[in-house]
Amino acid sequence: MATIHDVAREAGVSIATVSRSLNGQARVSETTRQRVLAVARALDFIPNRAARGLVTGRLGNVGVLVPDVANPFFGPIVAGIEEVAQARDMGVFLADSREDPDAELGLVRRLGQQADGVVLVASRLPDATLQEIATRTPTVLVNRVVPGLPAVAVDAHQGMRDLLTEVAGLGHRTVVYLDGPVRSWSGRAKRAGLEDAAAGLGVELLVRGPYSPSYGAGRALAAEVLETDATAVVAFDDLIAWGLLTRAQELGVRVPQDLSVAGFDDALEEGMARPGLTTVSPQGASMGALAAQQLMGLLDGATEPAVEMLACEVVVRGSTGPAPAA
Amino acid sequence: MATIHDVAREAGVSIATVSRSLNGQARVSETTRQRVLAVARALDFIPNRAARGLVTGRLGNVGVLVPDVANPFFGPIVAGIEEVAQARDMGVFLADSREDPDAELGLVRRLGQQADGVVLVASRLPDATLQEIATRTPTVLVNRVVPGLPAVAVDAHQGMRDLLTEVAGLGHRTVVYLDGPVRSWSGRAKRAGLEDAAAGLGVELLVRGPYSPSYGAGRALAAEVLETDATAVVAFDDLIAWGLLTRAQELGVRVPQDLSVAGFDDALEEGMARPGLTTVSPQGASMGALAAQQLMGLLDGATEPAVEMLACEVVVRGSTGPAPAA
DNA sequence: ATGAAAGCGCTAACAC
DNA sequence: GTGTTAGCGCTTTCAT
Repeated sequence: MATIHDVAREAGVSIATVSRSLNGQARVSETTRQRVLAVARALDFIPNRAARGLVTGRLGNVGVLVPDVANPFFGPIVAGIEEVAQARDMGVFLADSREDPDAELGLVRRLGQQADGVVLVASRLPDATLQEIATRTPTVLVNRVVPGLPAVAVDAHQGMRDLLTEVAGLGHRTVVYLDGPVRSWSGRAKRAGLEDAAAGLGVELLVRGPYSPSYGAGRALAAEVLETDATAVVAFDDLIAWGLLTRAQELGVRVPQDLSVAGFDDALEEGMARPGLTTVSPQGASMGALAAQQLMGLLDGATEPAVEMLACEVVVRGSTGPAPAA
Repeated sequence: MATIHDVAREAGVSIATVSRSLNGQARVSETTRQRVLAVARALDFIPNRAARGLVTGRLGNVGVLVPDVANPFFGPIVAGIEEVAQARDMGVFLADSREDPDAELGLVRRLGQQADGVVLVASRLPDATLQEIATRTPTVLVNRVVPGLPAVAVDAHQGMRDLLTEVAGLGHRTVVYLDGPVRSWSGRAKRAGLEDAAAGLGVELLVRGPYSPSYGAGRALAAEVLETDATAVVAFDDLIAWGLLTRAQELGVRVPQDLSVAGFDDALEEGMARPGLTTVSPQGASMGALAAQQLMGLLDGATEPAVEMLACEVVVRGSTGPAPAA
């Protein structure tokens, strides 16, 4: 592993000149710079980022933490962050808390050390912990809102209100809500949205859960849900809805004739769920990109931290239909 | 951010004693250690890993690179690595090359700087590049075999041979193979396995592709495949097979009556594909865990680098059936 | 325009 | 058992 000293020796200059040539900032004669660059390339010199970080305080990385990388909802978010980071020649480190808040804290600490800032997606940590983390390393939240911290979140309250309005319009009077992780901020917003709407719509809302936001969980809870006299089911996310949907069908339930099913996130591709899953889709730009941009702003000390609430829209597909005659 | 100096001052000892107390290795009186630890906790001191790494040469991280985090095949692999790493109190950094070899090289370099070793999953980089990387940072390959480098891989050649034998046994005489990424090592093994088997079985093998290993790609290529007179389709992976399956059904094809479909990896959960997808399932322990263990061995200078080839088994489900009468 | 030198936070000899 | 000190590889004043 070539170091800056090797390059300096080989090029016949001081290490300071090598550093300057590489970083471009300061005044170095064009001739020297070219020579240094050539030597660096010849030696296949890669500056040690840890050493650099030690002095500059900048590592050139952004850390991203998600509860579950396998969840398709998070893929586009991570991709959006990566895109923004790449444009600034920064690397992205991804950590997966596997929905475990204890693990999450450790991972965030670690991430914070190797990264200049972190994007915490759907964090399950307590407000106070998050606020404390933010004092140590620049932090942007996604799908989580905590007083004082910058965030990008879907307006799940509005989304669920609209969704239930749609479902009620189809004549459903008893609806089950399959709740997600206890510590999920968006889960609370979703439930609140549903409860608010249910009151006004004359809908009886049965809340079940918490469940883990996965396809498998959806399948596992299907039997139990079918024992209620609900004619429609709304789930915390598309994965749970999808699992429930397939399992219910296997149990002989017709969707949407016997039961209407809806999810949240619009995370499934066409044809995965059949019939297509009615869901709530976040509008506009990628949450990941927005969050990353906020983070870059924080790092530059440029922008004011803000909470961006993204509107969302109900997408009606085949999994919802008129309530059965009863 | 408290440093080791703050702790030393506060505890009334030298920084060396703080370091020793924290790392546990050397002899420190129990009394001092406790006092130092208490102060450290009080100050919420977190040792700077970059600084430590600069002197020890160890960062306490392992880097993992996958072509696509969203691909369900890679989830369990990453989970296996994480488990082994966690047991050694090491962190895992995950990078996603998005199937782009150019991006991959940059990411690997970066990973290599922040990690003590890397696990490269299904790398698309040339042999020579991989060998060179391995000289710089300890490297273990997953689903890729390169002379001289440690690896864990599925015996895709055998798997595909067995799968085609199964399919031929059902009477299929013309089979399409939907190939994966050009640079995929396992893709070459799969094709070779199929071609070898086809000759002996009297099966005509039509190769199509390369395609990206995704559900969407499978859907997109369905129409084209249906124009061939093949009665069975074998895909590079389950995702392609699944996409093809759903799209073909939408186009009015009955599976398996009109067309048999099979994948590879056994990556789908029950009920996702309907009928269940016949596939090839890797046997035994997690490839991720095995790879991580090899990496730990390398780091300790303990084990000999080895190439572990994992056997796999055909899992017959509803998506394959007897060839149509013609 | 370039070099010398002082650290960034930490560990690992080496003294005592 | 504990302190002193020399760096790890790099950036960044401050001189020149």
